[in-house]
Amino acid sequence: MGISMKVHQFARGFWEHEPPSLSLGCKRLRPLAPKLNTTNSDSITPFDLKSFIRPNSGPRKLGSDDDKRDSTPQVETHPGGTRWNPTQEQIGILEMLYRGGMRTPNAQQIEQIAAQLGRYGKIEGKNVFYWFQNHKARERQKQKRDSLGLSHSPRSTQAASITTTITLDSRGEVEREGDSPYKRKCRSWVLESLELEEGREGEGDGTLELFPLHPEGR
Amino acid sequence: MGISMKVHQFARGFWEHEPPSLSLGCKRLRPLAPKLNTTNSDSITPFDLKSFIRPNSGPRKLGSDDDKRDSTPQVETHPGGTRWNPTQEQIGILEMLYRGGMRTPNAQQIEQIAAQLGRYGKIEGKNVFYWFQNHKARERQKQKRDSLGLSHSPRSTQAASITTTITLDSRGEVEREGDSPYKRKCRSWVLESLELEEGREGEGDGTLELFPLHPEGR
DNA sequence: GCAAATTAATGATTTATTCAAG
DNA sequence: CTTGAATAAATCATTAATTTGC
Repeated sequence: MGISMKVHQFARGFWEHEPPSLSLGCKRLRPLAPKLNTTNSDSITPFDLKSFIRPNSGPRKLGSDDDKRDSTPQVETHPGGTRWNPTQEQIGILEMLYRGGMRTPNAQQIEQIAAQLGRYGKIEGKNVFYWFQNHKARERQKQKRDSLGLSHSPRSTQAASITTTITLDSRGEVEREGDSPYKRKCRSWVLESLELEEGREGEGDGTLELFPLHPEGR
Repeated sequence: MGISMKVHQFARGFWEHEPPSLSLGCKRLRPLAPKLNTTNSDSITPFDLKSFIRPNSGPRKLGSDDDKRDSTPQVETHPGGTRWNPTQEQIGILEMLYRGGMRTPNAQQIEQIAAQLGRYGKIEGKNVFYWFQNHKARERQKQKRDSLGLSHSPRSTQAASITTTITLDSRGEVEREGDSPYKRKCRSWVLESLELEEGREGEGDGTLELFPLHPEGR
């Protein structure tokens, strides 16, 4: 298969750094972390997909050197844990903000919210981001379900008053949950939360495989 | 017009003297809540949103039409930036990587790719991220269209061979791991790309509007 | 009463759509 | 029209809560 090629073939010294330490990619070591093509170095075929594709050579999950647990199939335990587990306070605040009208906070706001929520427990900006995304989506679903299941019952909801208040806040745009003709605001997201230190690298030699591949498929 | 309500207005009385358990408890039905090993529930600091609030000198967004872009987190428009305009080299490399099998690079990889591509022109990590997202999606569409359109005249055999080859590395078929539990790789995303102006921010006392409005709904 | 098995929620990712710059 | 950017919908995966069998 001619396709793959070593990166350096194209770009000389492009990614001269190391590939390993994937575990790093996952801050929280999630138990299972399949892939890890590190085993490559196979030789000829640069890129060797086999290594990606289910590296059967080593059922060794998590090739990373990190061997903290492994033999103890215990519940994750301690550090870092896995996913964010919000405290009541955090949730309360987030809901307050949500009810207040916040739906898609921008980066700056997320930063601040996270910073504040951090007082109640570990949290990162992305958690806040995801929370809003999920909450918004799920409220929407719920509402849809309810509207179907129940005839439109007059929703007096005091939320209305709040809404009103908030409505004032910016250029009268506040969409009221579903009537806005989809106006998009540009919000830039996407980025890393884990601190990738770009510092390192530099010495690699250039054979690094940059193709980790991830059969995410579905 | 603007005004924008201040969070603390809500917060007042909400958090200052109220045990979160009350209103919070009812809201989010996290099925019961045992946790709380932290036990700090009593010591909760009142979340002082004021700290978030930045000296918004910027009620600017509202009244004057003069600025829609600059400091407001509204439409992106970074300072002097429009959108990323990839150079030939950048695209060439990205495509190479794509063909090589890369579909969803993780944060670390993105950083590195961006760093390298930066040699050919301005670029940010998010551009790389988006590029892969879009390219992947569009290749998929194209393929779908073609498969339909070509069904009539299946004369291209070479497509088959290519497919075979490619099947190994890119296209969505890659995952073959029948037995591998395949856990999702941990990809951490979400973060700011635009530089949140860490600049000002510090004086925090003003009142950042936490409810910026975001008409994005649909 | 407790711990494995089940179920309900919900955090985290990926995919599909949509918008708009050029 | 092409495609960078962004959001929403759909999924996946993991943990909390509940149920069940002893």
